Parts: sequence; structure tokens; C-alpha cells
Amino acid sequence: MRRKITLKHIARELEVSISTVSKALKNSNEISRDTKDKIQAFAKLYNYKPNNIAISLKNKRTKNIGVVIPDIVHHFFTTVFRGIEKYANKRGYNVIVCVSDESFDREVINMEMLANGSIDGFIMALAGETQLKKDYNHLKEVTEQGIPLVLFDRVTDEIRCDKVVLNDAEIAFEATMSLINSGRQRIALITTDNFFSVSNSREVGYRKALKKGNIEFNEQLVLRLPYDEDIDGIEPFLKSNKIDGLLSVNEIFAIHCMSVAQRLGYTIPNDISVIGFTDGILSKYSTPKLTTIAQHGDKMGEMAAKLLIEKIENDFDEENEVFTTEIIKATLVKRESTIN
Amino acid sequence: MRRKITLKHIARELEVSISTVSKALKNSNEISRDTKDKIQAFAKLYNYKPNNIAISLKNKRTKNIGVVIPDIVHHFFTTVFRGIEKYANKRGYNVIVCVSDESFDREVINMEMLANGSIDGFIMALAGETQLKKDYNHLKEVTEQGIPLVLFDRVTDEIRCDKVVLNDAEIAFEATMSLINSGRQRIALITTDNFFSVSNSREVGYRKALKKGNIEFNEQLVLRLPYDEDIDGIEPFLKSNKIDGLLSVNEIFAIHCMSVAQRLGYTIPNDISVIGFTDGILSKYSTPKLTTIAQHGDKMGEMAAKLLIEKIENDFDEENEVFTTEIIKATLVKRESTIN
DNA sequence: TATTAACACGAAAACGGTTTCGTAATTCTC
DNA sequence: GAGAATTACGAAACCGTTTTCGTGTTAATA
Repeated sequence: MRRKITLKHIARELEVSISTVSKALKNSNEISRDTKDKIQAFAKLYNYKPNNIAISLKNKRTKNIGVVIPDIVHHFFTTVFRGIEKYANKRGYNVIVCVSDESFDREVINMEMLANGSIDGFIMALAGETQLKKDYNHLKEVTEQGIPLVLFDRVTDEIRCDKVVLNDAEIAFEATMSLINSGRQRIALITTDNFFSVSNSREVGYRKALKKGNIEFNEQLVLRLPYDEDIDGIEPFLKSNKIDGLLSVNEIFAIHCMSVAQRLGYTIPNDISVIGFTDGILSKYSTPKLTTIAQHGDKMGEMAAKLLIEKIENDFDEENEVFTTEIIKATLVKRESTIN
Repeated sequence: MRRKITLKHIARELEVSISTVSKALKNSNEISRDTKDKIQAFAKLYNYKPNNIAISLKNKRTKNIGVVIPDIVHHFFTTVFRGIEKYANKRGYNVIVCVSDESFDREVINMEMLANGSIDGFIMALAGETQLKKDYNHLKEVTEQGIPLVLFDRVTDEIRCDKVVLNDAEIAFEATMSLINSGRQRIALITTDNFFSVSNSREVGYRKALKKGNIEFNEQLVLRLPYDEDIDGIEPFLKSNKIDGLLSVNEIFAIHCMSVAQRLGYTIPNDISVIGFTDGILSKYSTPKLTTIAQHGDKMGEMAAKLLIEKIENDFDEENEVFTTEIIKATLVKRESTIN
């Protein structure tokens, strides 16, 4: 087993000092052509590669970024992650992922694990539990240590840092308006228990559109479900309410609504038009294909990584630092579950 | 900005040596109760946490594992990753993910980036391009350096290392048999261009079942598509072949087959029974719900992480090391797209 | 020829820990 | 009360780099 070779080995072998080897490999002109040639040839021959850990220790830069997200199986987070990873890699950074699994404790533990030198900065979406508890001390902790932090999607006003969010309210407004404009009057909203900042924003947009369309908001037409995959409430809801349009805050609810509605004899989009959030595979491969809101996770991830790396590399001036909130524009992808 | 505190700071402040601080914090009984109390209290007060990088450099262990996968949006890889992350975290390891995007070059670059001290071991599924090229030098490189490697799902015989695979052939056999046993005679196979070891194995199982069922293999009934989302070939295929059963090597093909078949007037499962691979959300939320093969990605990931960490922590005896190949048993999840 | 400049290299500190070993001071043993 | 054992701590090496600074040798300059 050919162990990794170090500067020391090369130095010993070539009977020069470690500093000479180091400089020669950096092509410093402190070192003569001859010596450089000799050392470089030797290094290449033995496939010398500097040890990242040593370099990290030396310049207090790991070139790693930490990503803490609630879930990695969820399509949206996955695409964001892909965006992060792609951009980060292009800039020479590696990405360490920790999944909080919507748990406050795991979020805290994960951050602590990483905050002790393993990473140069964080990109995070808050766990559901964290948003519920409204306890952000672990975030304060790291920002006070001077570790750059970028929040995306699930953010909070209580932490001063860069953020990347979707124009949730606006796009929900736009989507609802499009339902109204196609003649829908009894428009349901299927959402989650409102712990998530995003669900709230979407409901705001929904209500605003109703108001603009002169439709009175009706709590009866709002179904609040606990979790992503807890869809049993949908069937009774659809049975006991006459609706002709529907906005869901995710794909799964929307798809399930369509399937229940079809089973109940409605045709889509004529009897009921449906719009979902998240442009994942479910939307593309459902029958009918779901009109949905593309959140452009890749873009969000890329933006988050960009903001973070900028913060990391430009030693910002300590005190009166400026924080930006970038808004990613969602788009309505029209497919077969809505009219025109 | 409260910068991170080091042993040196504590030592200076308390007027003791660095070694004393280090030992005191480890509760060494080389140090008197009094001194320990004083140092520990101080450390706690200033929230001292040892620097991971320094520790890594010292004991040549990073407690990081590198995961290189072709795709992170794909459901199967996502679940494997979740399994890895969960287990690794439990054992105190962090996970660095790199996405090869099915590209040989990116796979090589990613491995090189990580192999210089950033990680203690690799978990990988080979990129499509790598399997095509059959060039595994980058894998040889790392194993020769003594870096433990575990391959999963997309593996190769040419590299001696631990592996975790699915019983692809067996389960494909079983699935096909179940179609045959429910009276199906003209069973199609929808697969990918056979660069992937797994597609090959599945076809083997399919053929074996046909043989056992005394059905002659018919190349006409095999559709080989280039990529996961390249599904245009399906409609002509279904139009020009009379089939009554179908096995697909992934979810997407299967779902799309169902939707095309339904559009062509077939009823599922009576006219055509369909079985897919991958028990993702598509299968659960399609209409009808897809009978599919659960690959238990979480389990594969967990097993891969377990094997890897064992290798990392038990300094294996260099030369005649033993490598194991763990087989994860897939299961057939019966839903609505097959009979009974 | 004496002085200076340029060249080519090495010693050593530093990054932040861990660990081995040496040693004063105290306590124990006979 | 002398020698041995124990206690409590510090010095220093080490992990693998980078980088500053010092210095001996040679070449250029006056």
C-alpha cells in the first residue's frame, strides 16, 4: 500500500529542506531552475498532492460549506442542494450535508458538529420544529462567531444574515388569480399547519387574490393538514365541499386531490382546476399533468451558494455588514389540470 | 465578533501550559482537582470547543466520509444517501457529497478533491460514463492509497472492495414470474441502454423467468431507452406490440407506460399488468397505484456506511484483506397495477 | 579589491491540537 | 532521615503545510 507522500518525504529523499520543496512546487523563483525541475519531477512521479487538512489548518479555510436541511428526499430540497453543490464545486468548495429531519435538536447538533472548524459557512433551511419553537440561538451562536450563514426558503426575521426566498405570496396570488380569471369561484386551499413561513406567505397570496376577485374568504374551503404525506383528510374535504378550483402548497396534496376528485366523478380541469407547488416528477407524470408552480430550486441553491462564498471570500468589515435577501421568482407552469 | 477560543488562549489567561489545559479538559488524572476545576470552568464559560481540523491533522482521521453519486435528485440515490447520512451521523461522521452527474471526468475530479485528506473513506455508485468506459483507475488509485471504498448499486468486478448490491436478477425474476403466474404471456421489458450493471442483471432475471414459464424470449418485446426521462419511444412501442404484462427498470418508464396504455384504451391491470422498479412517490400516487420493486435504498445506504466505518476504524491487516459483498433483498410491493 | 547586490536555500515559527517524557516538589516507606 | 514513590505540571515533538527571515555563496559594481 503506497501511502500518501508528504513534503517531508520528498525533502529527505532529495536532500533538501522542506521549505525548498514547498517553494519549488509553487514554482517560486527563490529556487533555482535545476532544483525546481528535480523536485517537480520527483513530486509528479510519486503523485504528490498537498494534504488538504494541513492546508486548512494553516490558512483557516476549509473550502467546505455546510448544508443543513430538513429533508433530502423531498424534491424541492434536492434540487436546491443540486444547485448548491454545482456552484460550490465550480468554485472549488465541497459540500457537507446534514439532515435535520425537521428536528430542532438534530439541527442544533449538526450545526455544532460543523461549526468547530469543519466548514467555512452554512447554508440552511430551518427545521419545522425550529420554526415552531422560534428558538434561534444556535444560529446566533454561529453568526456571532463570524461564520457566514445563508438561509433559504424556511427563513426567519430574527436572524440577520443573507437569505434566499421565493416570492411565495406573489406567485400564490398569481396562481389564484389565474383560477379566478378562468371563471373559478369556489377555490380551495390545501395547506399545512402553519408553522412554515412559506405556507403562511402562500395563504396570504391566496387571500389577496380572493379579495381582488371579490370572492369572500371562506375558512371552510381551507384544509390544513399536518404533514406532507398525511393525506387522509383530503377525501372527506372534497366530499363535503363544492369546489371548482384548488391551490395546494405542494405536489403531493395536489396529485392526491386530483386522484380523489376523479374518483368522485369530477373531470379535471373542467369541473375542478388544480394548481400545485413544486415542479417535480409527480407533476410531470400525473394524469392529467399538473399545472404547478416551479420553485426553481436549482436557482435558489446556486444563489445561496453564491452569496455564501462571496461572504466567505470577501472579508466583510465586521460591524456594519450588509445583508441581502434575494428573491427567486417562481413561475406558473401550465399543464393539463387548468384551463388554457 | 467573539472569535473561537483555543487552548493557547486558555493557557495564557490561566497562566498554565497548553499541555495542562489539554489534559485538564480531558479530565486526565495527571492534573490536580483544583486546576482541572478552574480550567474546565473557564472553558465552559467561554464555550471552548476543540478545533476539528487540528484534531484531524493530529490523528489523521477526519471523521468525514465522501459520497460520490451520479445524481442526487433521483429518488433511489436520495434514499441511499439518507441511509448513509443517518448511520454516519450516529457514528459521529459527517458526509461530504459530490455529484458526478453521470460524468466520468467529474467523478475523477471529485474523488481527487476528496482523496487528499478530506475524508476517511468513500461510498460510491459509478457514473454511467464510467461504466461505459470501464476505466477504474481513479478507484484503484484510492484503494492503493489505503483509503477504504464501498461501492453500491452500480458496481464493478474489477475493483476489490466492499460492495452493497440489490438482488436485481432475483427480484426481476420474481416479478416476472408473478406476471406469468397471473396468466400474462406477452411480457415486455422496458430498460435502459445496457451500460448499467443493474439493467443487465434485471434483464437476466426477466429472461430466466420467461424460460421457466416456457415463454420464448422475444427481442421485439424489449424496449431499450437511452435515459431516464427520454420516454418518447414508449408510445410507438406500445402501439406496435400486443402485450399484456410489463416490467420496467424504473418508475418513470412504468408510470409513463401506464398513462400511454390508458390513453390507448387498455385498462390496468386487466389488459396490461405493470411492474416497476423503485418505490418512490410516483408509484404511490399514480392512478392506478403502481406495483413496484422496493429497493430499500435506506438499508443499502446504512449497510454501505456500516461496512465503510468498520473498515475505517478497524485497521485492517494490509495485505490479505477480506472484502464482502452484501446483498440487499428487494421486495415486490403489490399495488393496483397488477392482479391480486 | 572591497562592497554590494542577487541568488539559492535552510531554520524556524505558525496553524491548534495530543502525547510522551522529564522533573521539581511533595509524600511515603523503612 | 535518606531513598523511593507519587503528584502535578511543563517542554517539546509531532501531524503537513506555508511563509518570513536569515545567511552563505556567487556575481556585479565601484
